[in-house]
Amino acid sequence: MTGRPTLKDVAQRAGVSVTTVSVVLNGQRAGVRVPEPTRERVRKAADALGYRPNQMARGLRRRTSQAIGFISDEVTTTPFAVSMLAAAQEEAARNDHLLFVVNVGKPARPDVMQRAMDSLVEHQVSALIVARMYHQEVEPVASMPESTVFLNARATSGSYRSIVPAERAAARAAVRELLEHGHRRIAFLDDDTNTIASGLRHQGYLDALAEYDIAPDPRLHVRMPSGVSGGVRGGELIDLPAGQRPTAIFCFNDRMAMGLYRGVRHRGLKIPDDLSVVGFDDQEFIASELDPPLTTMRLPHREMGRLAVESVLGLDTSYAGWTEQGGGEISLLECPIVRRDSVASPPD
Amino acid sequence: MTGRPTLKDVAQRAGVSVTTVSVVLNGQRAGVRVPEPTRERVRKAADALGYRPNQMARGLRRRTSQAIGFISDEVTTTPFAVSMLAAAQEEAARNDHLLFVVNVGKPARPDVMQRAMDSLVEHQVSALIVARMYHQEVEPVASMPESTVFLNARATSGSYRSIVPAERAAARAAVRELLEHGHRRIAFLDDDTNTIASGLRHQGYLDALAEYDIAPDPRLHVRMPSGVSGGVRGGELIDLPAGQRPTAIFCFNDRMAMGLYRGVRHRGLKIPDDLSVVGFDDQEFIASELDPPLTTMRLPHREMGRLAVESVLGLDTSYAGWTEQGGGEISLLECPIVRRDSVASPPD
DNA sequence: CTGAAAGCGCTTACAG
DNA sequence: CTGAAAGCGCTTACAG
Repeated sequence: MTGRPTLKDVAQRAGVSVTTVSVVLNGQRAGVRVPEPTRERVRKAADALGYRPNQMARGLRRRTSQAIGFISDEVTTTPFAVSMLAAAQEEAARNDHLLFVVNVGKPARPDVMQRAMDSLVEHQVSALIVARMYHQEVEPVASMPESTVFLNARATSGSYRSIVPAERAAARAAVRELLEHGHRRIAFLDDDTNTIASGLRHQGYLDALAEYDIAPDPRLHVRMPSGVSGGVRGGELIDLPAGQRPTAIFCFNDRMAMGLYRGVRHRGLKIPDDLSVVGFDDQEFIASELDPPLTTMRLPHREMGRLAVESVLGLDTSYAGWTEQGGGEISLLECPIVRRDSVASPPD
Repeated sequence: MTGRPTLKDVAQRAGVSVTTVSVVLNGQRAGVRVPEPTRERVRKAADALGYRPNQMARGLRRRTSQAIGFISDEVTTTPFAVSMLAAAQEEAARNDHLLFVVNVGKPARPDVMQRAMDSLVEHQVSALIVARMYHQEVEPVASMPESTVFLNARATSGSYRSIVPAERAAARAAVRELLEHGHRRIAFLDDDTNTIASGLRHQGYLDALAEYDIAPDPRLHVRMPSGVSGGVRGGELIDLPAGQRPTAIFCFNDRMAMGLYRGVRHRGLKIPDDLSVVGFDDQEFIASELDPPLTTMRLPHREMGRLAVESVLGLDTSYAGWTEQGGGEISLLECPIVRRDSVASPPD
């Protein structure tokens, strides 16, 4: 009577054994049939008592918790990627699982990762997801379960599954969008760190150019810090002499595009009339709110989060596509283009 | 040998009983002393085996999990508030707890809330935090534990604790900042829904005016949708005839300020020379990135998240200040002003 | 100082 | 069709 009611309390009230209660409450069990009247009695008793199974007891016995561990580097500095978390949680809930989330800080120190993992393992999580807010490589820590999935991250060793955006294809599509509008001098305002995303997007940029037989002009590939101020400085691209000046700029991300808008405005030019711009991320509160609204590539955070859970739960049906890579498998998720008003034909 | 090592395995290897292992591994127990050599032997065995306690078994026995449930409405649509979650998780980790997070969608339906709570309770969480991404009132669901804390939300009944930003005081400070710069015609560009934040910030606005003996001019209080486009429309305030036009505008949030900047620019005016602006939220990637950077009131999300965990864990030392309210208690956290470059003296 | 035993709340062969 | 019993991996009086 002190705490919450247990199976035994329900059994007593229904006048049956705990075995029967357990069987009834857990649905049919192979070969075991309980007649409807008994079932009814049990259900009534459970309801009356407000019985809720103790998942720790159940988990102990079944040797599995209905919980998934979600380790991420940092949830706060890059708010737009949290939809991975939200989607993962929703998918977990849909499958009667709960999500333990733990942040390990940025950059993630291996010992902190290790501790987080140990703690999760002690709590008997049935699966682990290791997420990063920015696409990057991560070194698996010792004794990480085989079933662990890396989200928005690629495992550098082991035979794990990794889920990442199809950066290269997306960058190619972004630049192709510009090409199709008639642009031929297209700059890439790149991030100045050697992130995996930067390399891949640059590749995609080159791919698209090659497709149109355009020789890349090194002056049109500039690297700046990936924030608004870097974007403002990217405005210098416009100061190039007439024939060399780009008519369109593909930005590494939306924040740089936001800065670039400023640089363009300060020079008295207009987007998209004088210059077309394509961003990357479709960052909330930014891309759609710029003036004019920014055409950009959407990072499929929700799809990625959902796929991670489907994968660790052995469900993955929604976005098939795993390909071998290193010892493991990788899934590249498409980044759809979001067309808004920052792209037009080049001025003549 | 199949699964992970248990206490029994450690006991065997160390040549002692499980009782001894348990006592050693859990630190001193009152009245029980194990001689150092034995302790040493046990620790060695545990290390060698890579023993990790099974928290489900421990929890079952101790009748407490080391887990806290964090229920929030939506984590994705309002990315800036996720630092509440991050801070809560960090504080939980600091106290050897894990955080279960579950989203219940927005607006949160009572039945979904109920299910989330049930699931968390089944998992034997030792405490519950109910968070909202925007400050609002929430109806506790039936049988919610007494110790539940409402975060960025006020419980409408019961004797719960609620943690919210000190909106009114913050709005007052925001307007006072303008007053101190010499402004006397100050508008409030308000949200057009009847949220609790809107009401409170309006109060604070009136408080500050009253402090300077300024009669509020109803034409200077306008309500618009709380996004960028609402902010743009707020620019109409500037179209008021000369003597009635405000020299400064206090915005309900940073996104409206972002829109207002646009409205001001389109009219060929400059901030802060022609108009001073103060925002609210200190939203990441917005406030500091506007041109000029926006002076605004910072919502203390991290402090709130941390306090919530401290409170449910019975620790709260860091931000004392609970006051009675209704049947429960409330803690109002200060929103510090973040001075940037959008405030100057009024033009003459 | 150390261990045998009971018990946390379940599930699951197994027997009747 | 139904129940007694064992056991999941711990902790904690209690006895020796």
